[in-house]
Order: sequence, then C-alpha cells, then structure tokens
Amino acid sequence: MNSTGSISQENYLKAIFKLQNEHGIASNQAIAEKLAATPAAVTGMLRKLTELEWVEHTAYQGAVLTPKGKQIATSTIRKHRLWEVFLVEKLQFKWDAVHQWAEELEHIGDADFTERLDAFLGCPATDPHGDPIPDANGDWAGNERVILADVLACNQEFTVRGVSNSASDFLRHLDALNIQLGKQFSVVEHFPFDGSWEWKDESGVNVRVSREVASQLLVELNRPQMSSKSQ
Amino acid sequence: MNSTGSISQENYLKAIFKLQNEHGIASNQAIAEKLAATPAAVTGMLRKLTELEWVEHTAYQGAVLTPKGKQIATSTIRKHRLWEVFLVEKLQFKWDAVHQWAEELEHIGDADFTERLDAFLGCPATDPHGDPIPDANGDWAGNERVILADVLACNQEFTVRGVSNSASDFLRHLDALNIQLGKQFSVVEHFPFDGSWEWKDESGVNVRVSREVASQLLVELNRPQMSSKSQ
DNA sequence: ATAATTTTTTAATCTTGCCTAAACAATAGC
DNA sequence: GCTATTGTTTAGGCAAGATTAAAAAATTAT
Ligand SMILES: [Mn+2]
Ligand SMILES: [Mn+2]
Ligand SMILES: [Mn+2]
Ligand SMILES: [Mn+2]
Repeated sequence: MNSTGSISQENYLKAIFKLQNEHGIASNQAIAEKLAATPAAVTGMLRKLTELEWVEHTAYQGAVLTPKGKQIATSTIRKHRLWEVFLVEKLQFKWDAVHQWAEELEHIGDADFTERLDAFLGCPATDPHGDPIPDANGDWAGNERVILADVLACNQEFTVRGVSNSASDFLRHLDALNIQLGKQFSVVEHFPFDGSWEWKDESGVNVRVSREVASQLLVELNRPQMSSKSQ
Repeated sequence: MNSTGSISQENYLKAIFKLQNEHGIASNQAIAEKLAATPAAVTGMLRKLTELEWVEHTAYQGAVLTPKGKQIATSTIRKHRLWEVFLVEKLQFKWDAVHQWAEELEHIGDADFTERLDAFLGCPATDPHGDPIPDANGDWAGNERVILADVLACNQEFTVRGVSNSASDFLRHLDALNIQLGKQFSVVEHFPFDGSWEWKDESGVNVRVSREVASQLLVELNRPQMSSKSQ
C-alpha cells in the first residue's frame, strides 16, 4: 500500500498537490515555476507520473493527483514538516534555516521510520511555521487560520498562527519585529493609506506592521469578535 | 574549506578511504566490489574525482585520497555514524536496522548541521556497532579493540567493544546469543577442533560461541593479561 | 472570425552515473 | 622469454532528468 517515488517524482507530486489545493488543477507552467524547471521538463515528468498512475494528466489542461499520488504527496509533506520540527526543537536551528534541509530529509525513510520520528517529537500538530502536519493517512485538522487583512475591527484580538510565506528573509524580518507564532496582539489601528497596521502586544508594547508583512501572516481570532465596529 | 560531493562521489570517497586504510591503496576492483558497481564504472568515476583533486589515481595502479578527499570521506563517515546513534538512541531502532537509513542520511547537511547533531547526541565517541565517530577534523582516538582470535588465554576477561561485520543477520544473531556491546565475559575454553569458544558472562552464565561469530567480534582486554598460559 | 499571444508539447541535446563487451596492460607460470 | 590469466581501461549505449529551440494548441484581443 505504501510505495514511494524518486526524489524528483516526489517533488513533482508535492508541487501538484499544493497547486491542486489552490486552483483545483495544476497547470504545467505553475508546476514548472514551483520547481524552478522548464515547462518542457514538466511535460516529460507528467508523462512518467501518468504511467505510474500517480497523476491524471490531460494534454494542454493540467494535472491532478490520483489517490495513490495524493498519498505519496502528503506523506512527503508529513516528513518534511516533522523534520522541520526536529531541526528547530532538537537541533536548535532558527525557523528560517530549516526548510532547505527538510527539502532533502523529506525523501528519506519509510512509514515505520516516519512514525518513530513522529513519536519521538511528541506527535506535533504543526511545523515551526504553523503549517499543519498531516497524519499517517494524509489528513489534518481543518485550521482556523485566516489572513490578517480580513480582520478589520479595532480592538480585535488575535493570535499569530502561521505564515503564508516561509522565505528566510520574511521570517528573519518577523524575528526583527519580535513577532512569533503563538503571540497575541490586538488591533490598535489600520491605515488605509498604505495598508499598514498598528498593534499592541500583551505587555502593552505597540508595533507597526506594514501591509506586506500583515498580508503574509495567518492569524486566529481570539473571541467572538466584539461588536465595536469603529473605535 | 568545506565542500561536498554528489551522493555517488561521497560513496566512492568513503569506499576508497576504507580500502586505503586497509591496504594502503584502493584497487579498482575492490572499489567496484564495495559499491556493487562494475570496474568500468569505477574507472569513470576515478577520472572525475581526479579532476576534482579529491583522489590521485595512477592508471592500472589504484587510487589514494588527497587531503581534501579524506576530509569529505571522514565527514561523511562522521555523519553516517552520528545518524546511526540518533536512530538507535532517539528513534529506538534496533542496531541491525540503522545502516540502510544512515547510508542516505550521511549525504545531508553541512558542517554546522553536523555539529548540531553531534551536540544533540552528547558527542558520542562510537556508533551503535562500536565504530569510532571521527571528530570534526576527521580524527578519532586510536582504539584498543582487537579481534577475539588473538585472545587465547583461559580466564582472560574481555569486554565486547565492536563488530567487524555490521550485516543485519550477524547483528540479529548476536541479539539471539544475548551478546551486546559493553558486555563482559571471561574465556572458559577454546576448542581448536572447530575454533569455537565457551565464555562465562558476569552473572556466571556460560555461552558457546562459534568461530564465525567470535572472529567478527572486536574486544577489549580487561586487565594486563594474567600470565596463566595454559589452564 | 481572424490575428496575436500565451501555454504546452515535441525534438534534439546535455549531464550524471551506470552497464556490457572488447581491447589493452600487468602479472604469473613455465 | 613467451603465454595464460587477471585486472583495468576504452568504446558504445542506456536511463533519468534536465535544457533550448521550434512546432502546435489553446486562449485572448480586435
Ligand atoms: Mn518547509
Ligand atoms: Mn524535495
Ligand atoms: Mn553503518
Ligand atoms: Mn552512501
């Protein structure tokens, strides 16, 4: 029941999985972009993955995963995120430095290996960037995280739960702003002029956050939104 | 100062390193055997490694590592053995199951990664099979381990310190005999007829050990060899 | 509807690492 | 010293995964 692909094949399946979740189908071009390859390379690999019955590919249309393909993709993502937890929690890496290594580690080990790693780490629910870790069946709890831009009310309290961009420079910028996952803020003001925000953290310290930053944060609303519409 | 090769290149360097330590030079054929490749493949790779200045290869003679090549080889071996410690100590793998995964993990990570892993594991001196773990410079403490066949005196006490064969079936056989690294025995008798041994463990239990098993165990003599030459 | 643009596919090549079979060196036997 | 054997290298090829450039299909614009 559990088979596995080559490193390259697994990377394609991961990319298709993520694109499919976003757009329903994975276009040739989007896959190429995600993997930093050429569209011609994608056409070639899709032929191979279709033969393996891990994707269904309609020429000129795009690709979707078969159940088997989805299983390999989620298992790879599970390993990726578990390894990221390991690197941060056990090896004390900063959260902006783990992705590159997880990208290699994710292709190692079988189901038994993964379950041992998971148990060793205490079955974490999310990775260091707040992304959910699929269980052994490839499922994960639906998450309540929402893009900050949707939270317009003043005094709204929220907790930072994730990032929608895990690039190192963004993560280091969050470090500089002293914004960590799990930290709680309330909205002081939102400036339509440039889309920036002012927040207050739990110890009463105010923070200014640009639109660029806020739009890439995933937050959880803390209480059934107090009805104070305007300050 | 620290560069790194492809997976295949690192495997060649490891093989050459080990053969060079045993025979002074690594013959084409011995390398091929160790890597389960053909001599023709070895010739090809040696050309490449020579260009990289990681080995010196004289046609029809054999290969030796340059300092750079030795550095990559020992770093790979260091990673291999550290990962084996991780797998046994942290993920509770049996010692006969870790080599295959370490063979893949050894190619991941840079010097910083390796030092973090080492620190996390408490800077172990040996891997689960008793093999010494090179330090960050590729050096390790000379070990006092000796093949059991050289220990002929009765009543000689010794501690099992390693195996010269890490094949799964041998390791599982040791498990069956209840022989673990660090366990102490004394020689009761040696039977020249078939080369087998009788030992007594610390709690007075006697064990019979075949020549095949004894000849693949590395032991440390416990005391300045009592001069009882014959019983 | 037709033309222009974008996207995908095909075709021809490249690289890495491997193989088999044949040619070539080195060694050993006599 | 010549011959047989062993070990090494060359030659020719294959597979996976990529690339570039050109052809074909789909989409968008007029
Ligand atoms: Mn990641
Ligand atoms: Mn990957
Ligand atoms: Mn090993
Ligand atoms: Mn290896």
